[in-house]
Amino acid sequence: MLFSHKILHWYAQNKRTLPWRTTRNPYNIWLSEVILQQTKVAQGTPYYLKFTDTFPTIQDLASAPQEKVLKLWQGLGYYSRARNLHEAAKFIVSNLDGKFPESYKELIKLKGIGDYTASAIASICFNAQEAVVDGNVYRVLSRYFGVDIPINSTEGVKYFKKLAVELLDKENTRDYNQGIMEFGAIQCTPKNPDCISCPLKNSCVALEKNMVSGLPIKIKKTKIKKRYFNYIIPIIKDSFTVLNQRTGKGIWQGLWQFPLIELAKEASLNEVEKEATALLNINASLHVYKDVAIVHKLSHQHLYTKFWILETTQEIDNMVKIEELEKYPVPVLIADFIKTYKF
DNA sequence: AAATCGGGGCT
DNA sequence: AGCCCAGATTT
Repeated sequence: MLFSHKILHWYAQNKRTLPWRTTRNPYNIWLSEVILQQTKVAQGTPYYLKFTDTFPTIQDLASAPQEKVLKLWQGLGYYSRARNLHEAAKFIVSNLDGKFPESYKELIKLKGIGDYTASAIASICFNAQEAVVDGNVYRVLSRYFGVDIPINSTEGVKYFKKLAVELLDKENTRDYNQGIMEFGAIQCTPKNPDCISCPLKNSCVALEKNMVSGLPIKIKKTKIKKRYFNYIIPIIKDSFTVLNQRTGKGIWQGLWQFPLIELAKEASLNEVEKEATALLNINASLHVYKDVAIVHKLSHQHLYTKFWILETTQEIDNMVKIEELEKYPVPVLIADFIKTYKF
């Protein structure tokens, strides 16, 4: 049997019931695909439901303030996805008369839509003959064909895309694409795949050569940097605090946070007080919230973070009511503090 | 070609 | 501690 037919057959019997599998509306499929970029189904699903509930149409999303979009995205990470999603929605409504593009060529022009997402939307919504290559596809193909080219090398990206194009089912690309991804997620898993019960076990090169656990090959990532964050938590007249929006480059663009003092290493009370006095232009007397730094781990950085409480009656720029803290989109690190600390 | 961008779950 | 996740974009 053809590889694509084996996948289609497996998919018909094993596919999960998922909220975005009941529609071919490109707006809904687009939402699901962007939410699921580098994100597991279990983590993304509640966000898909929130977004489709809050913004049923692309017009609803386009007309929302960015603040509201980011707040709904809070906790999901990779916040450029939310900003690009919002920008693309506004573009489609304003410049394309609200009509969603239907071809790979047009889809990939939109912000936040790359090769994978353009192929996914074109095939799932319109059954276009476009091959998706996500993490699942890399794993399935590298194992089944015994390919040891690194999947994140230039050669690997090209090689696996070509292979995926050759393999795809031209009659039912829609289900084939979803099928090979689902197969990777359920059957051909990264760790401890169930090869004994696999429908492809008789023709899998990696299984034959006992290479399953060693594939796919991936070039190792760069090392993690340590950063030292000191957040100043002003408590002004028992009812106000201060938030600033992160702008420019780097992490958490567009999200809000307390006044931040970043230093080269963990600092003493005196040093942080000195910096806080300069930053906020008031005479700062601090006490630390927790003596041991909280380590917030991101993909490329570990943030060693301390929160310092500053009680004062003086007014400071960018004051916000403490009761309104919950309205602002904030990083998980800040959300966890707000939840834990009793203002 | 390499670095950057989050957060969570599993081993 | 390291790896992976329905990747895209910037440097």
